[in-house]
Amino acid sequence: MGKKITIYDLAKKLNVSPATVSRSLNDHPSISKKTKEKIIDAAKSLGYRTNKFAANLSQQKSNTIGVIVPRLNSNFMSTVLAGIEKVANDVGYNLIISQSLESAEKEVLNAKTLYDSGVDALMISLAYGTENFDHLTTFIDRKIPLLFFDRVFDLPNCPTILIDNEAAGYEATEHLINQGCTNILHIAGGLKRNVYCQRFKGYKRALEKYGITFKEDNLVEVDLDLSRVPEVITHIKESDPKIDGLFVANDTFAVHCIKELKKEGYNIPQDIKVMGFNNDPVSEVISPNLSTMDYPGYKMGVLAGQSIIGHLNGAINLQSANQITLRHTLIIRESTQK
Amino acid sequence: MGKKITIYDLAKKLNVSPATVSRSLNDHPSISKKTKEKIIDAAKSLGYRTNKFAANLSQQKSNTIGVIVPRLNSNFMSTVLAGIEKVANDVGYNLIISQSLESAEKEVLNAKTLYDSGVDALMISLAYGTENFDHLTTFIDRKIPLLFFDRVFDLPNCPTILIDNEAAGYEATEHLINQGCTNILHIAGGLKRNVYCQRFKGYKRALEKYGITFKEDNLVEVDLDLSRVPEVITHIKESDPKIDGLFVANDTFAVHCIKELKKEGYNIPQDIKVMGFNNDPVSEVISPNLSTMDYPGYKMGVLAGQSIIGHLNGAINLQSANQITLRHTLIIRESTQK
DNA sequence: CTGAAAGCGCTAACAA
DNA sequence: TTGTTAGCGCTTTCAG
Repeated sequence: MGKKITIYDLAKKLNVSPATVSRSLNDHPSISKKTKEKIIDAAKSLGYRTNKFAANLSQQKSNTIGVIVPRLNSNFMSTVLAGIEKVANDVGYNLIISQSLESAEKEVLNAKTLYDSGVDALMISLAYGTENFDHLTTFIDRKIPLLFFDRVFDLPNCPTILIDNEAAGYEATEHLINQGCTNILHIAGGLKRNVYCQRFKGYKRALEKYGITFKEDNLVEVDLDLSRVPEVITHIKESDPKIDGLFVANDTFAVHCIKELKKEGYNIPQDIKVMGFNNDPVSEVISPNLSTMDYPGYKMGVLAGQSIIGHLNGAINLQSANQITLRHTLIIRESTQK
Repeated sequence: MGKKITIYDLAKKLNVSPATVSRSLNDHPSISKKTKEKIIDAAKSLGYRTNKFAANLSQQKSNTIGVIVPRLNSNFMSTVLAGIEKVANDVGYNLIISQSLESAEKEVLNAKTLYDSGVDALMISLAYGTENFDHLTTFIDRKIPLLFFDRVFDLPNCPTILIDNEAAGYEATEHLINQGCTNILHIAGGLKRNVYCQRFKGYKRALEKYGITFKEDNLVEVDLDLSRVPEVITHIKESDPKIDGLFVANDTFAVHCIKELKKEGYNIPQDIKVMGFNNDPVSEVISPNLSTMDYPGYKMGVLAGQSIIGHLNGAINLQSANQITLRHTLIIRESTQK
């Protein structure tokens, strides 16, 4: 069933030119309603499908947006992606998604591939280790819109979309302090990335504000892989004076810290109060429920998608919407109760 | 910075024909090592990047694989996708990912778009409601490899990759019975889909095997959206005789049932033993830890990817590997302990 | 081993 | 309103 049928076939069959067919199919205004209908009907009944390769080649655009994320299988990222996919799909854009797996090298490769694939725009959330941005400036040089979300970097004319991680870090820490914590350990992800670096800054600012001196020992920078939980636990057990508050840069890691701490005989929140970050579903499942910072992933995806698509359509003025900051919300649950 | 440079530019610069350039770049055997090197060097230094649109048009293939999943933001699916992405990326294939959001209509649209995008192959996990498969037979008709994973359907010559849901359902139920349950409620997803239908069949077979008669009342078919938890709880509270075992078709839903049941004063596992399905991370976080069925998502993705890519390369004989069944593993935790 | 030239299917500038 | 035609950049057959 089904040879591939082209606009030439249609043209021949209907005794019109290929151009007329093309124009009709693209709803070009200068074609009479009559012929347009005739052609569209014929196209439908013959099962015509436009060949995107040819259209892309001719137009030099692909209706495709590239996305690079650190990993697909995290609740936050897949939620963001769901948002992006939703808006992209609604307006007829395809998404090519690839993951850097937190490797700067793979990120470079991914970017190259997407560039070669002719994506009309690129959205990226950076890997832990990325320090060089040549793989991204390529896009800028070629005027391909580039947008950062969540794990961002300031590159000229590139919109970013994120939350105010510094403020959120501050609020989280302040909350712990208000609950009576005086010796708060902060578990951060890679400090090269804004999200972790800013949360840490917020943490420090809160300490200062409340007259608590920051100790280097109270900062642990890990890659937040769960295999690193034990060393954190050890760190806590060996801390002197005792740690009485824990501010972890993501919920998954926080939850597993709680599990281990409980095994070690700690009472949460009596002995140690714990704050997470992300409002991941697990935060509501752990007992005690984890206090956390709500982080609107889906919305972030939707806005990122709208922003880039708006830009592609020339609708949004890039300058004017160069940074979107989403609202975060402190969510107080059992794990930090006095 | 950077005009787009083509093989013609290279050809001119080096006084060879475009054909020679093309062949060199593709490492065609019939080109002398010398000229090949010369050309490749020049290409590199001039920053040549092949235009995929043109290559695709000329070759009628895209090096792109389409994927349709019910939703991106589920732990299981994003894990599968991570596996697919890994292998696809390793061999230079791009992934275009779209989500049906459990809607048969959107699935049809997605399939059309992917078809039009010229994907070389399609991998799909079906939406709840899909009953008609015309949108997929299109692919088969055009000899575009089609592979089902997890939520599969038997279409001629389409490989499927899944676990033995019937056996897994049986084992889960048998375990509950062995733990003393005699009145087990089964919460199933849409029974149109093999995964839920087969688990249910396994459940029934286990009951029969142990001489327990199945009651229609003990089957609840829901879409497993968490908003449906309350009605399940109500169902449990109103059941007579009392429900003493709960077999839920996925962990997320199971976990939230446990949370609610605890609120209602039930002791888990004393009053009701609960089995989940998936081995989702939350299953280890809930207290009591949830017994579940391990379900190798990442591996499923990897194998699915390898299978389809092997097929695209003509390496794997499709007939011979028409169905891959992965091993599942019963994981016994606290929620079902006697 | 290399070149000439004909597509691949669609778009768009220019003509009519 | 419609047609002609020249690309878009790469691949590939056929000649040399």
